[in-house]
Order: sequence, then C-alpha cells, then structure tokens
Amino acid sequence: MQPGSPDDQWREDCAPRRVLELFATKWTSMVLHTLHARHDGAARAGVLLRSLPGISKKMLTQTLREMEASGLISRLVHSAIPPMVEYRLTDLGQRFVEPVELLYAWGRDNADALDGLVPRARSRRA
Amino acid sequence: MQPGSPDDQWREDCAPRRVLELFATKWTSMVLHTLHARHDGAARAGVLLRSLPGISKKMLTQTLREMEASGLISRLVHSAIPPMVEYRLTDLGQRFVEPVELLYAWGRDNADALDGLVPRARSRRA
DNA sequence: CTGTATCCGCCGCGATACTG
DNA sequence: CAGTATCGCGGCGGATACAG
Repeated sequence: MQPGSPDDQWREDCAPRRVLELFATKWTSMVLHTLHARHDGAARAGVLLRSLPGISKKMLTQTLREMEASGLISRLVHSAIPPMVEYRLTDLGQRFVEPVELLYAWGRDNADALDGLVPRARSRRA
Repeated sequence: MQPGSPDDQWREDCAPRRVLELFATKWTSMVLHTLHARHDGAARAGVLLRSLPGISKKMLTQTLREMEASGLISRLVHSAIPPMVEYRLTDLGQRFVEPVELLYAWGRDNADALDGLVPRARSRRA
C-alpha cells in the first residue's frame, strides 16, 4: 500500500466514492431512512417534509426528483383532490438502505463519543 | 412509527445526523480511509494530497485542520528541513473508520448496481 | 396538498502567489 | 515540503409567491 498504489487511490469515479457522494450535500440518506422506518415503506410528501427538520420544500422536491432519477425511489401519484403522492423505496433503494442504517446505528451507538466532535459550525443563518 | 413519532424524526442535533454531516461536503471519509489503508496508519501531507485525486492543497489543509480539531486525527511535526508532517488516526478516528470502511466496502460490492446511479452531475468546472 | 418558478445571499472551493 | 492568504466564481439552498 505505497503512496502510488492504485488500490490506495480514490479514482474520481470509483464506486465507494460514488456512494460517498450520495451522502454529501444532500438529504438522500435521511429520506431513505425515513422511508425505511415506516411500516409500509412509503410516505407522502408532507410526511417527509415534517420528518426532516430543517429541510425546505424546495430541497425536498429536488432531492426526491434526483432519487427518483437514480432509481432509488418510486413516485406514485393518486389522482384525487387534494393531491396525494406516495414515495416508496425501489429494490435498489432498499439495498442502499443497508449502509445508511449501518451509519445511523453507528451514530446512535457512539453518541457519547461524538460529543467531542464539532459537527461543522456551519453558522446557521437566521 | 407514525408521522409525529419522535423516533422517526431527525432532530437537528441527533447523533446519526452528526455522523452524516461528517460525510457531507468534505473529504473527511476519504482521508480517514487513506490513513487506515496505510500499513503504519500514518501519512504525510504530500501523500494524502496525491492519494486524493481532485483535492486541492487548500481543501486538504482545511479538512485536516477540522479533523484534528474534532479529535479524529493527530498532527505530528518533525522539525527538519524540508518540513515533514505526519497525520495519524487517533482512537476516536480509529473507531470512526469502521462505518467508513463499511460504506467503502459496500460501494465496491455494489459497483454494478451503482452504474444506474447518477452520482450528481455537479458540472465540473474546468 | 403537492409542486414550480424566481430572486438572491452565502460560502465552498479552486487558482494563484507567497512564507519558512 | 508544508502551510497561509487572497481573490473570485458558481451554485447550494432559503424565502416567497404562484398554480393545479
């Protein structure tokens, strides 16, 4: 495992890195967990919005669209008034939940050790 | 696990979310993995820089500083010319490597399933 | 209720140049 | 080699208003 070792390198398009990027910047993992935590594995937009403190309607929609495009979730529109849209994990999404849950559990199990961590002083604005 | 269930909620400061945020935006996980992958568990700045394709010197330094402040890694300066600085995982960092490796491995094992995923078309700028 | 569109400030991050 | 300082752009993401 020397400096130049290919195995040691994080190629820009390597699989692990792709996974990591799925966690970055967005709410993907939290949406995944929320869906997974529900008995029927599905949730309406409003529920997701309320389950993710801090997310804006815009970001939720954006995230859901991306996840749908990636094949992680499915979107089912019930034609009715008022509208009712259900999001559900696809098989791929279901598999992806694994690592997410692992992380989630690890966080819970190590909550105390995390106290020392500075989660990022991303100066909350307003 | 109803909509309002506390267990279903992602409180802004909950442990799992703190962990997730460690993955967001930054190179933390990749630095962690790189250090972990090395025989002696340590690496010089230059090695890290070369092991992480795409990272800039600025981001590397910034990431390392934050990780040091969080207690994930230690920084050891060898007074010499030219300078030589070694970064090493602390105990906390060592423990944190677990979930990182899990993710890393999952990515490798599911590389094919990931082909359908759009890792985020963050338009690379020149 | 679900979703779209627009405006816009903030800051992440690369590029570059300089110090020890 | 390791690190800091500065500049500048792009886009993330919130706030708000509007539509079916």
